[in-house]
Order: sequence, then structure tokens, then C-alpha cells
Amino acid sequence: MPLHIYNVLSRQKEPFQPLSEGKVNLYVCGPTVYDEPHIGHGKTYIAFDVVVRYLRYRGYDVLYVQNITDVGHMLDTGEDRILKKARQTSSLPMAVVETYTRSYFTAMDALNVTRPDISPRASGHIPEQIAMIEQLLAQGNAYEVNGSVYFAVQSFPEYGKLSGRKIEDLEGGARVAVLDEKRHPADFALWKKAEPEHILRWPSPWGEGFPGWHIECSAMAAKYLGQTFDIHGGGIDNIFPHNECEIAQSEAAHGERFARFWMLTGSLTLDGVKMSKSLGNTLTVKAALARWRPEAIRTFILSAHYGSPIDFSDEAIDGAHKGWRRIWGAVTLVREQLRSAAAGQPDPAILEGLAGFKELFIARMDDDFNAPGALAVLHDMTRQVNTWVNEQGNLTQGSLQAIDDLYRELGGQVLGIVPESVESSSSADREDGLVRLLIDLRSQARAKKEWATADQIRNQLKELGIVLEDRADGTIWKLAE
RNA sequence: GGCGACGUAGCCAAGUGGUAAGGCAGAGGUCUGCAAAACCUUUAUUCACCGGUUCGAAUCCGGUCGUCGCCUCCA
Repeated sequence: MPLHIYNVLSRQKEPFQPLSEGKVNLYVCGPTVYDEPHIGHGKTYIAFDVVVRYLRYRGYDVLYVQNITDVGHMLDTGEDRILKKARQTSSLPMAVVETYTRSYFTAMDALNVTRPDISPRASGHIPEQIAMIEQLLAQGNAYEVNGSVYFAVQSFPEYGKLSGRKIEDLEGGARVAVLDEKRHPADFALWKKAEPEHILRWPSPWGEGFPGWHIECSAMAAKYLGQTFDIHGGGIDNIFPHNECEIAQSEAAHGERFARFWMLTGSLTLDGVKMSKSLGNTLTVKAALARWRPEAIRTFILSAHYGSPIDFSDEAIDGAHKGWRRIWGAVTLVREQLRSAAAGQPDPAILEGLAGFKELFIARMDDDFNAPGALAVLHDMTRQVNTWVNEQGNLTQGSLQAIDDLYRELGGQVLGIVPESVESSSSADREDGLVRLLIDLRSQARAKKEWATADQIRNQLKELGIVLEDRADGTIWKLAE
């Protein structure tokens, strides 16, 4: 069965066929960089990270574009949130943007999220946005009032097709005072006139101003991916108005379909309620990483389908962490045995078993990126691997290598939860040597039944965060979790 | 108020017509000098509730209750 993706546009799973054979153009709405990235960003971008990793694993040439919003998002008060932050911290707007853009990438790197191929900034694409607005004006999809330009939603009959909203319904329910200069309450800004105190401003055919909230994504997606591209992703909370407006602007301006597939991720809640900037109940990625290792956070997030909401609780993430540890324990055991395994061809029965797990893993991922199902396959495989290694014993180098390779492929390359090596620092080898020395001494003590000495070595190492495990075929060590 | 999603064991969660994956926690066991880890067995006659369709439903339809998201900046 080929890859199927749930398309929010059609509200059903559809077989995925890219526009160009073997190539996938993907756009995902990125963050507005005015504050520290939080764990909700983590959920969304880890989800799309796995989508990108899997598509590449399946052989697609993926072009991944994710914007950085550094202008245009305004508060209820009409103030740009980046300007507000700049005022609060007495710094320049673009310095605020730089600070939090770096925080964002640092946090995502720490979570082992692959960087997008292109991270275009809104402020760096003002000419493209202006050109698109001019196009909309020329076609009668937009109008200018007092130096601002608005999109006329009634000029685009399909407005609402993504979120299921109707223009008529939007009129009555409007809670926010409608700007007098709009012709229709649902019309949205493409370009806003800059008041004198507004620092972020650019010249335009309509005077000094700045782009509206949504036009950046339309302009940048078209620039880098084409007018029609394969997949548009983002958080479900942006489905309206942001994503809806993107579609309206793009399809009205280009007369072409915008994204073919829409993939939206469920929100992350913290103790039952959504984290929101206005509520202030945020858990930053940095704070989360201080408590859990990145693989535990990834495993937790991947344990629910990307489209489902997920509640971040200590109990849930601890459970995911312990589950991950079982997988990692098997991986380290295999790699440990690989150090001294006898050369030999892989056992055909083991190769056959591994092929079965791989096939099942791919089937799960092909079904709308069912990461929880794929994770379950990895758990089943882990039980089998532990049995092979413990019961069968003395696996050949070929067998162990095949097992490790599959872990690297499915757990590492695709899900990003199996690290390349147990330790990556340059002191790792020395540390390993020291621990092995102590293990050898302890083995001699144990051989003489000097248990007090043996226990002392083990206990003191444990205090240093190093755990020993005595096995029939020798002692291994690992870092305590 | 309008729109949308969801409600599966103590917790997380997969499963869109064929008779309940997986992880955590719990119980018993094997292995072990002790420990740790691992493995084995076990833990939902049942999928919020009520009614309907069907030979057959957690899965489809209607209703009720509940939770969450969006409608206003938000991943």
C-alpha cells in the first residue's frame, strides 16, 4: 500500500502522489520569534521532523521550507508583538528577532529536529509580498483604504473551505470591534499603514507600512516552492484565520490551487489546558530539557498521532521515558556485544525476523505517519532482540550488525530517538577505559568471592552515575538515567 | 452562541465493519552471590452513556453527557 496522508482539506485519508515524481515540496508555518520556544513548538516541529525524515527515508527528495515570522503579527491592541517585546526589554526589534530566532534553532537542534532547507524571514521578503498585494488589487480581490490594503473575502467564494467556516457565520459572531475601514468584517489586512510610533516599516505603493499577518506565508511559499506545491503543514490552532487566509490570497492571486495536502497537528496542552502566550502557562523547551533527555521528549510526543492533541504531564512523559529506556537498553547491549563478537555471517532466521519488523514499521508509517504504531513495532522488535541476545547468546558479528543497522535506520534515521553512539564526546573513550579497568578489578574480586570489594566498586560507580550490570557473558556499564 | 475534534484498562495510547496493538505502573515466575537488566505469565467479555443499522460495531447512523481546540495573538 502506498503512503496515505490525511488531508484536512478533504477530511479524509488520500493516497499521496507528489506533483513531480520523487520530489516533495513542503511548507510548514514557523514560529513568531518574540519569545522562548515552548514545548508546544516542540510537538509541532518534532511531528513534521518525522514526516520529513520518513519521506526522505522513502526516497523522496524533500524541499522543506519553514518561515520565521519577524513582523506583522499584532496583538489585540494593534501593537506588533515584536515591537512590544522590544519596548519591554529596551532593545531593537531586529535584535529581539535575532535573539529568539537563535533560541528557536538551539531548542530544535537540542530536540534533534532536522533544520528546514530554507528558513525565510518575513522581513526579508517585503518586495515579494508587495508584488502579491498589487496583483490582488489589480484583480479586484483587494482594496486600499487610508494607506492600508485589505483582502475582500467575498471576492473569493471558496473562503472557508479549509476550516469549514462560512462567511455569513463570521459576520454575526465577530467579537472584536470591526474596523470601520473594512468593507466586510471578515476582510483581513494585507498591508497596514504604519502609525508614527511603529518602527518596523517599509515604503510601499500605499505609503509607509508593514505587511499583514498572513501574506508572508503565501508569498514565500510561492517563491520557494511554486504556486502549487505538495504539502502545507502547521498547528491546528492556525487553521483559522491564518491558513484560510493563506489559501484565499494565494489562490486568488495565482488562479492556481495552493497546497494539495494540508496536514495540521493537534495542540499540546499542559495539565489539561492549552499553553498560550496570553495565559502565560508555558513550559519552554529549555525547561523541559532540564528535566528529560531529548529522546524521552521525542518518544512522548511520538507516542500519540500527530493530529491528536496531547497533554503534557509528568506521569505520561515518565512512562514514555521508561519505555524508551528499554529500547535504548537493547541498542546499547547489541553495540556492546558487537565490540567483541566473533566474525560471521548473519543468522538467516534473524535477518528474516528483522525484515518482518521493518516491513511492519513501514506499513504503519505509510498509514498517515502512524508514529505510535511504528513505535510499537520498535518495542516488539526490542523484545525479540533481547530474547535473541540473552537466550540464544553469542550472536555473530553479522547478526549483531544487522540488528544495530535496523535500529539506526528506523529508530535513528526515521524517528530520531536512537542516538548514533552511546557517548559522543572526545573524553568518552577515556571514560570507557577507566570504567572497564574498574570492571576488570571487580571481576577479579568477584572471582575470589570478595563481595565487599565488588559491591564497593559498583556502589561508588553508581554514585557517579555509572550503572554496572553483571551478565553471564561479562559485565557491561551504562549511564544512569 | 457558531464551527471542529475527541471520549479505549490505574496512566499514555494504536486500532474506521469481523470479534481489543504497544508502552508505563501492578501481581506472579525465570535468571542472579546480592543487585540491575532482560525474558515468561498475568491485568479491558470490553471500547463515555442510550437507541438504531448489520449475520457481525470500539469502528456506521441518531440522541445524551463530558473534555479539548478554533471563532481574538498563538505551533
